[in-house]
Amino acid sequence: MRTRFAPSPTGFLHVGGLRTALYAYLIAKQSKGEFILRIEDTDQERSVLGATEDILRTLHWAGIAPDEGVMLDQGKVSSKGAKGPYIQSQRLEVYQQYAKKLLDKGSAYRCFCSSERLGQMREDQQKRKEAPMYDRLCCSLSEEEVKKKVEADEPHVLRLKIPRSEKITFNDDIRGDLTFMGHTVDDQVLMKSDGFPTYHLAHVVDDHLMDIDIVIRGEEWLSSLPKHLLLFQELGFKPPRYAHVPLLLNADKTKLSKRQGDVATEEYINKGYLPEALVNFLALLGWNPGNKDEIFSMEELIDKFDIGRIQKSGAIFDTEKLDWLQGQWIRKISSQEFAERINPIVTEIYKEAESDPDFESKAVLIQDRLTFFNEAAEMMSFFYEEPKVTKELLINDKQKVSEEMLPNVLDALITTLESVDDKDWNEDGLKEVLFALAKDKGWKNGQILWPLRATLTGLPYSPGAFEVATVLGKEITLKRIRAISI
RNA sequence: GGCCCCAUCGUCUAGUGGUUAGGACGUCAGGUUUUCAUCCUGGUAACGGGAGUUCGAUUCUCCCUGGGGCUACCA
Repeated sequence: MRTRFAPSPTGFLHVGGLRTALYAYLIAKQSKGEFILRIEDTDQERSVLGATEDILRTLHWAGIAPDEGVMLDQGKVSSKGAKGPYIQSQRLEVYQQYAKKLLDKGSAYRCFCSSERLGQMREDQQKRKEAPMYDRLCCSLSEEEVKKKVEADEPHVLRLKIPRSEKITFNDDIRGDLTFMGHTVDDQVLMKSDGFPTYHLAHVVDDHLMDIDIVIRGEEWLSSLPKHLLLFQELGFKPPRYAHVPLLLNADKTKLSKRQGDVATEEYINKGYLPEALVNFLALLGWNPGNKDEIFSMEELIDKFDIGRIQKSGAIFDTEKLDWLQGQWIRKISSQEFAERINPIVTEIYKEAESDPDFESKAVLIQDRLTFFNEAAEMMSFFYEEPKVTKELLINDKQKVSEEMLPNVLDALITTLESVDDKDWNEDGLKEVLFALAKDKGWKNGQILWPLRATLTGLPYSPGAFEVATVLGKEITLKRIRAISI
């Protein structure tokens, strides 16, 4: 199966676009086919320099690599494949050729109407509560008149002549049978006066020439489908299969947009989301495997994805579950890899972390408690700087740690910990002596463990006292307890 | 306004004529012999409305309502 993703280089990759690309990629990979990337830059005004690189880079981040078409080669935009060029602005003569064919066989006609007239016409139609549609004024131009205008170089566009009496039916892979009446479809512009094709012509020509089997695109294209179908018919092409995926929505159920949250994939990358988490999340927004499974790697998605299980209705882009998935994926990372990944982040603030031989054992303590890598430095602060311990932190009502008892507890901790052999300085060994201490003194475990943990970390929340003391070692542990003066 | 699409917990969803309407996220409660996080257990919470078909509708049909998309020489 050959599928494609065809973004316009007008800015960053929208998360909805990423999802569409993902679905197309999964279908191609699943069938051992090709995933093609094409750039649709037929709107010169909206094209943004560098946007193609950004989109490609983001796709790469997500683990989606095109097999054919436009791709990144050592950071530079290049392309590969026998059906190129894959950038529409480089295919102008191809579109012109097919446009001429349509014109010659009468499926399209030239329109010389000015945008002013068109605007006025639509306004009038609106007033009359009619559907704004081209009134076919230029259809009644005689061949002679058209010829004269063309020779005079009058700017004009090419419009598709929709057979008004035709009933267009089609089967969408997601939506099932669809029917449109010809008279409700406007005579779409195919070629603009600047010589560029519109999306409609370019889509049909390219997807045919590039042998695309199934077009996966957003639902916003559904109402343009009859135009495309007609175009395939008039051009004598076999139409591809179509799958119009539901839209991603804002919390108020409108089409997902800026203003109401982050829609650029880069925002999520910058926030620190793992590609695995975002891909997993996006895959599940509008698709499900039909069982209870929720965690999917790209490979598993390729294996399990099923176009028949794509949802028909739009899905609100609610990132609560994304955060949960992020946590799931963070915890799946091996402790070694986790340490390697957060080391540069921690090193930025605590230089000594870079060459710390115990870094991994420290990192392990926070792996289960963070959601984003950039939280690491703060969470590991007490390993690299002396904690600032306040009396308020040490005293804890819930743990029944009172100001009065604190000196006794700290003294007892010092005496007890001093007596621990180096070989017993580990979690189990410490547990044994400290629980015994509590029992001996008639204290609750929390009454000695809370002050100990707070003393060592200076934080209200942190890894546990035993873990921290073990990693810190006897010397530093005792030093920190002794430093407390109440 | 016109055309098209859609409709199950707050959110993502399972369900295809007979179910105590299931799961996940969130949230709430409890537990994991110290905190937070993790993890575990439990609770909370939904078929938009009306006809019809049927012995029986969340499920099929129609209407309504609601929501959305499109309605450019943008994609």
